[in-house]
Amino acid sequence: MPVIKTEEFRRREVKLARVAKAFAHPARVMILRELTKRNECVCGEIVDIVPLAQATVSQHLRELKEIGLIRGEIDGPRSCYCINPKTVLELTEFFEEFLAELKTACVEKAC
Amino acid sequence: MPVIKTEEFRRREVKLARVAKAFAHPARVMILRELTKRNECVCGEIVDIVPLAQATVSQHLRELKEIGLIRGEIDGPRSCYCINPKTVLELTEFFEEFLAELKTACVEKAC
DNA sequence: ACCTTTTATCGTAAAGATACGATAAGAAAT
DNA sequence: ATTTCTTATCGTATCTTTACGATAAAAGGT
Repeated sequence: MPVIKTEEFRRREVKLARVAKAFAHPARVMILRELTKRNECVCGEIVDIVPLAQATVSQHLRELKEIGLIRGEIDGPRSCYCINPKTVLELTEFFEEFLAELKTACVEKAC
Repeated sequence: MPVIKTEEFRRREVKLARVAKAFAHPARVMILRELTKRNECVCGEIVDIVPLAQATVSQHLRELKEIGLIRGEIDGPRSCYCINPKTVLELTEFFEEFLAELKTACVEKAC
């Protein structure tokens, strides 16, 4: 019998996937962890830490910036990146909700 | 000055990225959510729900299986997929730890 | 004005992910 | 045994990601 599929994915699933993707590379995880460790904005030290070429690091920084997890002021020769606390809180909480749902469902039933 | 970069990413970062990747597609999020909703193992209904071709769904199922989030018994003509509670708990908690770290760091400092 | 330093962007190569049709394979039903 | 149903796998096209070198751009120091 021809089952009616969902024509599209739901907004929530698409958003969850987009957030997950931001975390889906070691370099981006590293950058996020490094930026949260420091109080002030870090100017360029990230490139020195991440084991990748400068251009590649810049690319990853852009991706994190695009989703809003970090902010970057292009301040002349050196730019200034820092965590964007507002978005980090919003997105992590959003994702944690999803993880919590998975978890509680798993605790309840033994499949 | 020539800064010594980390030669490689750390294990934790690689693992975090791998887990995130599992969640980084709407189809996989949908599958996980669908499987946690049900008590029993679901045989094939997933293909009817996810808005993608059967072959593609099968591919996503394999990925989720590879990382251990779901289990699949190839039971003759119909296979039986279900959540793997043990791994789900382990990986979600692992990931939640990372998210919690980000969060607390953001709450503490106003960057 | 010129050099240096820092970082973004461009161009591009290579790898990986995604998607689907076609086909195989396995079991049950007839 | 043949047909039917279900799902995995193969082959393949296309898109995306990742990575890096080269270059541009922007500001400060000399």
